Amino acid sequence: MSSNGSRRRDITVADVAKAAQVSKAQAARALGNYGAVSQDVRERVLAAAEELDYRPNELARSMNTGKSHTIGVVVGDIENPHFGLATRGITDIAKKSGFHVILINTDEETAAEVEAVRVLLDKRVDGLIVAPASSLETQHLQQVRESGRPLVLLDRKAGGLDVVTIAVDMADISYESTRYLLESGHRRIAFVSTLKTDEPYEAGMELDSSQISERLDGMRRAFEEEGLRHPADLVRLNAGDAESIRKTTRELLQCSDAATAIIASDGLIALSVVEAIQELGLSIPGDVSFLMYDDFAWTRLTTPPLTVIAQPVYEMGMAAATALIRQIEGRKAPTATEPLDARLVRRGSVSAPRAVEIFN
Amino acid sequence: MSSNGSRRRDITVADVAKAAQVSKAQAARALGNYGAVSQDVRERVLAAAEELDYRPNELARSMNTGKSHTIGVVVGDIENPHFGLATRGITDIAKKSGFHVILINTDEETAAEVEAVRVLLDKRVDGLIVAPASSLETQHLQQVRESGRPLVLLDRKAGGLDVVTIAVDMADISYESTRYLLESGHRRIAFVSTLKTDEPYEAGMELDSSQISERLDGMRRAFEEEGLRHPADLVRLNAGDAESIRKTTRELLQCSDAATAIIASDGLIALSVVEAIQELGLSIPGDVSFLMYDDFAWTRLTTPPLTVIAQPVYEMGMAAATALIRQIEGRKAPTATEPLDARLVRRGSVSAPRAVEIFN
DNA sequence: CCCCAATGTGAGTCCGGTCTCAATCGTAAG
DNA sequence: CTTACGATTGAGACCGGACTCACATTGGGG
Repeated sequence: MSSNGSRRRDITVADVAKAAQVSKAQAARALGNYGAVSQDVRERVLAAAEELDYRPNELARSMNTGKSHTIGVVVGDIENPHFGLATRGITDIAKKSGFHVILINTDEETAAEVEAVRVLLDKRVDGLIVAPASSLETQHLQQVRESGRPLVLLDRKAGGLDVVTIAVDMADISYESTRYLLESGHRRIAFVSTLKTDEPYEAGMELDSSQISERLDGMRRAFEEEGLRHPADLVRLNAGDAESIRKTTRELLQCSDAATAIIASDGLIALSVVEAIQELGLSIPGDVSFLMYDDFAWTRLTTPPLTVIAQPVYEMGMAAATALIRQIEGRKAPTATEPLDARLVRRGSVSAPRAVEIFN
Repeated sequence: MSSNGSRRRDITVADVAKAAQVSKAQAARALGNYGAVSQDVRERVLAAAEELDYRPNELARSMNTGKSHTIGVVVGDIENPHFGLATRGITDIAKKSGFHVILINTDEETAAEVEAVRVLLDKRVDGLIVAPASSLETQHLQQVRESGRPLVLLDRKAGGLDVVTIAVDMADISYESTRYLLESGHRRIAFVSTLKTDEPYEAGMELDSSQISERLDGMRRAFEEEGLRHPADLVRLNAGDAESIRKTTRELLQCSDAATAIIASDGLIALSVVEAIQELGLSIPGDVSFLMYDDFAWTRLTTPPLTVIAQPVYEMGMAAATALIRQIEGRKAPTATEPLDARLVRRGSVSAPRAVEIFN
């Protein structure tokens, strides 16, 4: 409404104070709503602020309150719907509590994660939510703890760190899912994940990701309970881009002693695996059974609809943000949250293998 | 390595200066890498900083440089893969240039957007990328301009604002797609969008979204070129949650004079529309043809694979960030970017309608 | 009618950096 | 041997708020 031209310097409390003919301290009190201010002064200051279109500088405010009302979120890839949904959960809770979110992608590279954490700490975020790329390399997370700022882990645990972690227990659901496949008659069950490792998978090898470890543990347990050996040759890590995943899928299905069921470790992998299966002219579940982690809407639209392991991703995001903000604001008491469980949603992509070999 | 306990106060330049036995100014110069510093002093300061594990306070730095190296990104919903992908494009470019991203969701509410812009301005971001919820209510965007901070619009244009806007031209691709449907024999072509309006759609009504306006304009033009009237009763706006979209779909397909083709305005809508079609026991494209905006990987996995209007979403995110950062760093010269075009990807979800009525 | 407490107020410090400016140091030119 | 000019250096202002502290004012109780 006021006919001011383009302004160069921002309006500050000092400007407002001058306009309202009071001291800077009084103007700050009236605007910041603290301390003792007379009705008269308050009105004059507020009017002046309105007139000048005063906006507080949050940077300056943060500087001497020590609170930035900003939390850092470090995820592997925001393009991955899994993180998209989790992030939505985080931002929804954050907004409700007056916090904002700085988002950084790491592409699951620990180096990028280290850098991200460092930068966020430098920016003086009030707390961090990290989906750690590695459960083993965690010195940088340890540093967050030492800095005194709250930290919550999402999706994956980190070894030896006393940190609130919001993640579903993968071992049990993996066990359950594997049992389901075993009971359907499958023995050659493949598992495809993007987890990066230096060497191909071998049984008992220590893995960077608690998630994947737990999933493999669950599978192994299910096999062993049946007196069977979990086929380590069908565990394929290091799945990269879409093309490499398709290649992996072809290998799994075209070798002698091929896989009769494939478990995809996340939605992105699932897309490429299913695509490759279709390209090979094979049918699900007639030629190969399929199971995937995460339940996205599109999994119901394929023919047949896909059997999935549904995780409460949005809720996990909310829980992580809630836990973090509680730490930021109050005492550390994490107050046991309700357990977040994954569940097997049986739709149509699993059936008995073409040639059932119960004894192998 | 150093065996320090948990530290309460952060290390500052003053601390480093004291440890290195130089003045604060010299320490700052050595650390900030500016001004003239002797080799001797530089080494002592750097050693002290290393020893104390000094980390600069970016807040303080931002305060007197005026640059926060942070950009604000305001989108409708990060959970929507469209924005997830665009955000990825933005963050990739931002990271490459040393910028970070504060992300805010608006749920396509203008009120939330106004608030988001205000907060980001208060936090002194260096620039803003906004996917405006409304192309008409743009006073808050005007304020951004007046604040002197760079602004780039994503996805949608905003009326009367002289702002760099990264969006594909929807009129042409919509025209082309509609022609395709018309040539396939369709006349009853429905369009479903989440755009909120106060009243049901009528021909010629002014819409909040430039995107949707352009799409409807393109449809209308295609119809008129054939001497036909664009059926306004089949334009369904205000599609909300999954259930309401399914309901809308049922209405479109079960009334007398039902739609023979449906165009979904985005991926989220598409999911519910296709689901509803399947629930009705109808087949695509036998009973109803289907076309959607945005090309996601899952659209190739359905039976049949879906015909889509592919937009270079990731590239748009990159272009928006590039344009913004150019404005932040250099002069305003937007240097005409290569045009970002959508294209029709014909897969299997469009065919002739069951009962072809060429003349209606 | 006086004293003390509560409220109101302004000057000035602080947060943690950047940056200006004048003083100091060195050394090569005159 | 003196002078001048560039490289170093330290003191202190400054960014824009929050907050401390000493100093008014005011009013109620004794």
